[in-house]
Amino acid sequence: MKPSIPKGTRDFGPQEMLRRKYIFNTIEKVFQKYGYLPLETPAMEHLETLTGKYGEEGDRLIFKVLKRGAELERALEDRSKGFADEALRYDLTVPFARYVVQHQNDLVFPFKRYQIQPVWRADRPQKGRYREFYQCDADVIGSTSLLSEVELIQLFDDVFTQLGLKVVVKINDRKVLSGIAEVSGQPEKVVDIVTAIDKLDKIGREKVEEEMREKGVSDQAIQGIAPLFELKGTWNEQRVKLEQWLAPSAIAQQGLKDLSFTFEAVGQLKSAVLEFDPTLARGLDYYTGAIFEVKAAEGSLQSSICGGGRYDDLTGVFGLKGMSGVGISFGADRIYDVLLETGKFPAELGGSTQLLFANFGEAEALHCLKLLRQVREAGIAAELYPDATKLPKQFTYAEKKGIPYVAIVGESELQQGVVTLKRMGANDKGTAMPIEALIAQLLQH
RNA sequence: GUGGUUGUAGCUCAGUUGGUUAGAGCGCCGGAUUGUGGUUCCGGAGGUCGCCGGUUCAAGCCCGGUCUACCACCCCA
Repeated sequence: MKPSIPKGTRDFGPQEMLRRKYIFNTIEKVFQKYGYLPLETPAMEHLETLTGKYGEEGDRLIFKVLKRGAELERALEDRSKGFADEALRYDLTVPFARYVVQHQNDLVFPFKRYQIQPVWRADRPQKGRYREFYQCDADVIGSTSLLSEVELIQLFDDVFTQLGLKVVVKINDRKVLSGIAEVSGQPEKVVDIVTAIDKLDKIGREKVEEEMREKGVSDQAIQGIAPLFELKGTWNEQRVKLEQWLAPSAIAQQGLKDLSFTFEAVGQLKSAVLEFDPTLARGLDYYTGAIFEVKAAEGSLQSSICGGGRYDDLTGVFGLKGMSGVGISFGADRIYDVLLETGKFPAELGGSTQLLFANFGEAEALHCLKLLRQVREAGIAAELYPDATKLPKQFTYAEKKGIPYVAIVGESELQQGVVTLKRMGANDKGTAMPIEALIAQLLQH
């Protein structure tokens, strides 16, 4: 049979893994620096834990796991209860909420956790869109303070500064969006109105209005939303107009106040530009306050590389009320694509061998084994070529693996108790020296 | 989930209106060079033309299905 892997999944080769680990390590270090603690949850959750949390569209994309054995036989006879009982996790936020409720008595609130694990979606794959991909989440739950929003924005900035990537952090507040629906006269149509205006920059004003009409939003309400399309400029400029327009809505005023606080408190950022975007909506049903989205300001990838937002009652469905939380999620796979395209990965990523001992035969190899130990104890990544093949082949091996130094220990070196050190790429035959000198030289790099 | 494009050597791609034994470049392996790779020269291996079926005297080429990657919706990291 022909070897292959499921649609939308990928293997990650050594070169790719070094780069992926660089991203994960960078993000993880920043998470820890901001006081978040690690958490892992199972790949599978009960199906009912996940269904109904991501909206109608989201439910369709959940990867369901078939019942097994006798359970499956029963399900085939009585179809009323469905064929699946478990499901692969769709994101890290809902499993986190489940965890918080389940372990509420053991946790210290506000609880700050980070989680770096794969998630699965039964989506149709495209570029930058996979069925299995990694999310790197940080959430704080058990506090309504806007300081958390501020901290998370600064965390975005910190990570992308370390990765050397310029980004735009877009922010909006669901309360403002609710206010817009309220003022338009059809508050019950929030979701339809919001998902339509989310597409504004993509399809334009006319199509947005058309979509709202199709969803049953009245012409009068659509007219009421018109001021939204006129908004432009900085946050402070837009705020003034929004305050006037949305004056009748108490909830919108609260949203605007929260945004003002956040903008003010965030202060100067290094790599990110914080931008208010009144058309930013995001699909997930559970967001209630601030919502975030990050896009790369460099490269050609137009889709978002991070998302996030505040959810007031995610734990409610699991039986724990009044637990507000806010979180963000880094899309590692998309960040990878952007860094690769823009050439932002460091040229040398640790983990690869620094020194290769060429193999000249059994006696020499056994001697090299001792030298290897010394070199490794000094903290230098080194290896011995396993076969006594001819030198050109061993050199080619070093070149392909990107090993910068080759140690040559043949008959004459063995007798003199030295090692010939050759730098790859250098146009010479190398220099003979004692092993101690070799170690000292390599440690300088 | 809807509609569309694609698939030929490890990689990038040629392949005429359907016509004998499917090609090139790069890479790989061997030799020139048994202690010095990256240059050069010489030689070699490697293909069920994505898979299954159909039309035809004859299919890499036409038709149907299927899988994959990709594109547009939908949605999203």
